[in-house]
Amino acid sequence: MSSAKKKQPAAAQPGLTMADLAKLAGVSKITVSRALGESPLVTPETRERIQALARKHGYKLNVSARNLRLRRSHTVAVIVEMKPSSGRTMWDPYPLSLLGGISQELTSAGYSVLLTTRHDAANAAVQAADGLILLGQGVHQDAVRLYDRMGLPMVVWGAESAQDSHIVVGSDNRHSGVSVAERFLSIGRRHPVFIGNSDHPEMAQRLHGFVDELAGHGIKPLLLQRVDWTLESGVEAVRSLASRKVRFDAIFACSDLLAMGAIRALVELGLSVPNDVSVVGYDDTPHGASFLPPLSTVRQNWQEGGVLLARKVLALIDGQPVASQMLPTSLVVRAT
Amino acid sequence: MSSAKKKQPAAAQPGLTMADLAKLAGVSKITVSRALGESPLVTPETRERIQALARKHGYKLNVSARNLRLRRSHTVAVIVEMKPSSGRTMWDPYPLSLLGGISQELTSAGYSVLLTTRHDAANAAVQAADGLILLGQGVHQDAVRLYDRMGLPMVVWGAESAQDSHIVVGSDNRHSGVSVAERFLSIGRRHPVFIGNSDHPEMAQRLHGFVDELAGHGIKPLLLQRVDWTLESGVEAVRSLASRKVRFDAIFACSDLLAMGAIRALVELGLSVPNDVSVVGYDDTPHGASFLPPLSTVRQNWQEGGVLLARKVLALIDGQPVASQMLPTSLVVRAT
DNA sequence: CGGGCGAATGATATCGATATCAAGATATCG
DNA sequence: CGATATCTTGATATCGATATCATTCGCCCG
Repeated sequence: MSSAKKKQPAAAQPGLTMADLAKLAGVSKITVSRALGESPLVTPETRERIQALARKHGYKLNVSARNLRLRRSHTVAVIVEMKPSSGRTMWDPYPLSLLGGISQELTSAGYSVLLTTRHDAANAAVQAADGLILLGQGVHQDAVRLYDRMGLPMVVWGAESAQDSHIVVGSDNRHSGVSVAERFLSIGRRHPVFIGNSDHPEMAQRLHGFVDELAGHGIKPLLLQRVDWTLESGVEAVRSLASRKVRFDAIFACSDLLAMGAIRALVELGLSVPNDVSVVGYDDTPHGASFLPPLSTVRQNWQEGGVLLARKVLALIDGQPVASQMLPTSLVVRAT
Repeated sequence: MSSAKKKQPAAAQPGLTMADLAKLAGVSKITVSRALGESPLVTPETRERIQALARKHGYKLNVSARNLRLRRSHTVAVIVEMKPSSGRTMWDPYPLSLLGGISQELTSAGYSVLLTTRHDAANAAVQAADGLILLGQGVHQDAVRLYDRMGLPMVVWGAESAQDSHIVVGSDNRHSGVSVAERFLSIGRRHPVFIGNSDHPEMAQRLHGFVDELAGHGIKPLLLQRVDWTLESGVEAVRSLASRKVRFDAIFACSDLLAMGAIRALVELGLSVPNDVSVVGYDDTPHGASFLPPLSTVRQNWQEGGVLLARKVLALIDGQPVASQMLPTSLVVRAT
């Protein structure tokens, strides 16, 4: 019987250690450590000499050893809620831009980005992280509490909520709603509709801003609750409006897809966009920009959001005081 | 003058060590290690007893310590080429699905996913990784060689190429081209056009399959070189065809956006899709599915690709023989 | 001139796990 | 019964870095 031998994992190259460098430089390990760590305890000359030596020999710090000694992992875990059940959310574009910003900022601070999905978050490596960043559409409170229990510095992307205490970074959804309302008012719209899902924290904020601003002008918008944010869902939303003979002249949709669906349905109904009905979407997707007519929408700055998320965790890890922060959004007015 | 004191980073909770567990269980550390590591060297009873104890006290393995001793990091670095210059590629949907598959597979194998962008890849943590996964549209050879020089087990997502030796996982782009050609032939098209970029390795493969299959039937398609894969680019492509009075009855576009742009331009020109011209896109994006008319396209299985990438690196790390592999794609025939 | 002070460097212990080799306990066999 | 093989467990060294305390040296000043 031939045995299915499990081959040994390839051991990493030995590589130079600080002890080796020390021997080469004729100093002790600890001096090498200090020289490479920019410690003021060594003279500039020896520091230079040792750093040059390290460069020359291609010395590489052993991260595990340092982390062990310092009792920190220099790692921030990013937990992405991917909802494998509904594959569609995987296509949502924003996490990548967020990740880009996060990665950029953490790496340049000497930290590593440990990527996990929610399901894997019990992982030993995650628990050893120095901090946590939580991404995901409308992360619910119970999920947040779950991670919170790990006792790690944590920052969450999403909507700020009064009753819980964790740090939140997100777009200023409330202000987005206000902006869209202002826009509708400025072009004389009197019967606006909001299409979205008020159970989704971020969308709820948009709704609040929208409603509040309109209320100041004695207008009460219609809320059209939608579970899906697909194009089809937008089509259905407008059809339902039409079948109920609702009077409306403006639509604020919570995603570009919803907005494009709405416009399609409007056109089918023989209505003109934007003459009869104004439509504003959300997210400024490339499809929206290329849509006919080019879609007006609200743009969020994902990249900057990622950077900010990273900065906040780092500050928390450093023991500095940190506050939640909402990023400004911008209303992109195109043809709808 | 008030000093801007830098606060100490919060040291991690002490937590239980194996030594503590050993004391609790009345055995030695090494026995604890063996018990938790499922070693056959301890009796099942003591193993059970110690594992129960560990669970009860919430013991957590110190990953740094283990990695230091084992001289491995139990980490695979994923390098994403994000091209921060052209922000648009950040919107590309596929990396997230790939990442999902990778994360799932690596995590369940006890590995961590270290996410970096190309710019950060010189990072110490990356160099300490046990393996490398390279993602990015049309990663060029020089980039690959750069990472290859790190001497780590490496797997690349993309198109297989004869002259270089690294392991590749990707979609079977060549076969995609063949499938689309077959489809066009089966519906009697005789003047097909290919819109894409032959400098892009994956698209080049599609082109080859497309050309070869058509050649078998005495047909030579027209190649329309495009640098951008945007909707506008698709529009322009078709306009240029029209202005040159080229005769064509089928279009294979290398992205859904290109395809949708092409269709828009065709409609403007008064041509009917699919009666006058058939169009097939690539990637099966949700927008394509909701497009009017619903777009025919080629679907890739990103998630599975991610899983496969992960499995291959793990096998390489394990010293097992590994071969490149191309995943089948499927032609989704809708209304175009 | 010598005590004291500060700057630069070093010796040693330590972080928490595992490999190695040794040793005690038990089983097997001539 | 004694010797050898086998099973289970333990003592110690080790991975590579840094914290702590000690030491050396030169310098200043009474």
